[in-house]
Amino acid sequence: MGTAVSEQDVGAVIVGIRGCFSRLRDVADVLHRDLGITAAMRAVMETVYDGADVTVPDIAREKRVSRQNIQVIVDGLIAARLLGLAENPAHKRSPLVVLTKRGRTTFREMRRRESGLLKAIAEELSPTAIKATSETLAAIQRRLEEMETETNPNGEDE
Amino acid sequence: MGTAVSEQDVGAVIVGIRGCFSRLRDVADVLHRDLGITAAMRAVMETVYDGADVTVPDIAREKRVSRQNIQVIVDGLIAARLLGLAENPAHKRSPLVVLTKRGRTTFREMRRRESGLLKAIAEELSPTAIKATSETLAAIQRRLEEMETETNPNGEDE
DNA sequence: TCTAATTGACAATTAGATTGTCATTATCGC
DNA sequence: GCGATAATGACAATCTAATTGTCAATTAGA
Repeated sequence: MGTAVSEQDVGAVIVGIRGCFSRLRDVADVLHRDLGITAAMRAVMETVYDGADVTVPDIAREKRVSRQNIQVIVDGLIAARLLGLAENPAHKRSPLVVLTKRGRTTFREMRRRESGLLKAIAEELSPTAIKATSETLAAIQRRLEEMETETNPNGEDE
Repeated sequence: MGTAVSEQDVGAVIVGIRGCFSRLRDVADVLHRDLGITAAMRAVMETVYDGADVTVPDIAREKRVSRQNIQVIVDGLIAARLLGLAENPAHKRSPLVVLTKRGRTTFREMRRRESGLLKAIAEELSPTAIKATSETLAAIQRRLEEMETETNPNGEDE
């Protein structure tokens, strides 16, 4: 009948997601080790680099983690002179998090290295397969998000 | 030009992997919350359930984490009466880790719940896309593993 | 305006994982 | 079979990433 996708096939995708994630974590770790940047730091820097006018709570909301967690990471990055704070015209108490010159340079270097990694992965893969994969993953993610909101419509804590 | 896969397309796959992984973690967490099983516990139970005659160091090697880490998790699962130890004919000091009756029941219940989740995800996805995705993810994982061994051929610590 | 939500600062705790050490036990080369 | 080497269990300390909780200050909204 219409939806003839077996549960096992989806299971194989889940296994693939988990496996890729863990390998990706390991490879990225090695890739940036000499820069002294952890995955958590990189994720925060990415949000600041790509976003505009973000505060600590903004980053936390975007990544759906506690603002206290992000605060600690941001504090560390400020101590490392990779991030700085700028006055927030929209909020006196909550400064904007910005990349320092050094932070921007470092982040671009990370992106440059990752780009090499991506090119290496892309070799021997067909564009069609890559396209199908990213679309399917997006669909799965959407589905999982729906399930989460079905369970907990307001995203409230209990 | 044979390999016309853009770096950006691969980037979208990476983003999808990360996003799915994190959502999957959250959903699975809710799914098994009442059983008191964490992701780490579940992973160990899975290795014991699927594998045969495994010891603590075996599990650690399979999952590529330290044996001390697995030891702590196994200790917890033994305390929860989900795992037990059996004499190892092949090694007097290193007992086999086995599921208790209760552990088997619990793990099957987890699989049963996950099966519902997989079915829900499979709806509205074409079998072709699912198949292509699991194959592509497997290829990406293989590629990442090659990169790791290229960097560190013997898997040695430094 | 007055109340409710947000924020920063600080503290304590947790899960999951690491590294290091030491004595004991296996394994393998000779 | 013996002796060096590797693997194992047990215990400890440490680390990262994240959580929850609290409190005062500030901001936003009805």
